[in-house]
Amino acid sequence: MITITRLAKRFGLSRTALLYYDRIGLLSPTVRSDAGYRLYTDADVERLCRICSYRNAGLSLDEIRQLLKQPDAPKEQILRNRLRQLDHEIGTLRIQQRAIINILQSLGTSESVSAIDKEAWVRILRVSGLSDEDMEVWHTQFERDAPAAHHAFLRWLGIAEEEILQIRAKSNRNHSSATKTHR
Amino acid sequence: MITITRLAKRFGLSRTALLYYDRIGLLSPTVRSDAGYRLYTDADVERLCRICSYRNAGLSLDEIRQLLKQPDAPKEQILRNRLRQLDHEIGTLRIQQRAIINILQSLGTSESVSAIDKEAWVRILRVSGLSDEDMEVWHTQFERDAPAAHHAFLRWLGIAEEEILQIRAKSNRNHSSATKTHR
DNA sequence: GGTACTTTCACGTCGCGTGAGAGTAA
DNA sequence: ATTACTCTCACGCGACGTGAAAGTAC
Repeated sequence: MITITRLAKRFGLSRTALLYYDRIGLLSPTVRSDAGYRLYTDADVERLCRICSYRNAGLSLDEIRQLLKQPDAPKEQILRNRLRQLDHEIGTLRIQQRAIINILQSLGTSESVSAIDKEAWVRILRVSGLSDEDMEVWHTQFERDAPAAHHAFLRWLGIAEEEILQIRAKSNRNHSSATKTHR
Repeated sequence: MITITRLAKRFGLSRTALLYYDRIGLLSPTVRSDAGYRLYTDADVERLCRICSYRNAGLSLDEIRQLLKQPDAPKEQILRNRLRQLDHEIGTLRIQQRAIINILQSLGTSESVSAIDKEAWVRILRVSGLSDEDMEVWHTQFERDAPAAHHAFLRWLGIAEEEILQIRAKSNRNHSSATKTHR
């Protein structure tokens, strides 16, 4: 049995957020005091716990409600959807970064912008001691271990979608031929 | 002289967006027809052009208004602010990705999730032929060439903020000592 | 006369924040 | 009596979308 502000503080939320969760029926305290004060039980606290973990994943309150309603049916589906959505959002923000950098450069800016692109990245790897062939190995390994992350990383470097697909296709060819020769 | 829907289509916007821009005084057509139809002149079109380029950078309509009002005073400031803000937003989304992956894994998911973390990254670099020392060089060079990107990348790997700062501090020490010995 | 435009107005979205006015707990 | 809580209700944000009711262009 805990009052609203205390609960909010415990979870690093605001009181009004909890009021809102009650209003939309996401988390309504099971008990009210005589004066009408919200009193959250242990079960409510636990529910909030799960709500927070989903909020940390950036899910909407509506999606969270669905996840808590169902026993465990399409959880994975929803989470994977959000994962793809996040990939897309990050890509959008990266594009925005490039847009700003373009504007700044066309503005003839004084200081350098220090955003990394393909050339800068290759230079860093080369200084670290990688040859062109090593970099192919790097791509191949990256593609094998974490294809989605590989894609996201290349997009992060500002490489066009088309070229990304080419690079990944090549990495996959390297990989399959490598496994073939091993057999 | 172009009507609203035509202009919207030309720029890939919605008619209501342009109505909204008029309402908030961001882009008001200079001419109205006898019947009160909005008629956008060439100057209006050009203004919309700049608005779009700033929108592509993810700036708020309020910031865009400021950028268009001033001759060219604090443009760079605003753009650099947005750049830092974007870094932060991307970091937040990456954290959300990690959160989802954690949930999926605790859920005992079937297929692998293929998100990259510190260990996976180190493994890839090692397979490509980098020693521990080479990786230090890599950090140092990354920090020198693109400190902000270095930070963003480490966050992308899901490394805690504290450790990131340690790594970067070390890289900076390496860098300064390297330049010292060169003199 | 049909239909494809246009106008203004008001209300909905999402996740809360911000008061206002009134009651309650320690 | 003071102070620190609590309640409900209503309105605000940002960037539009979605009708509704009425007028206009072709």
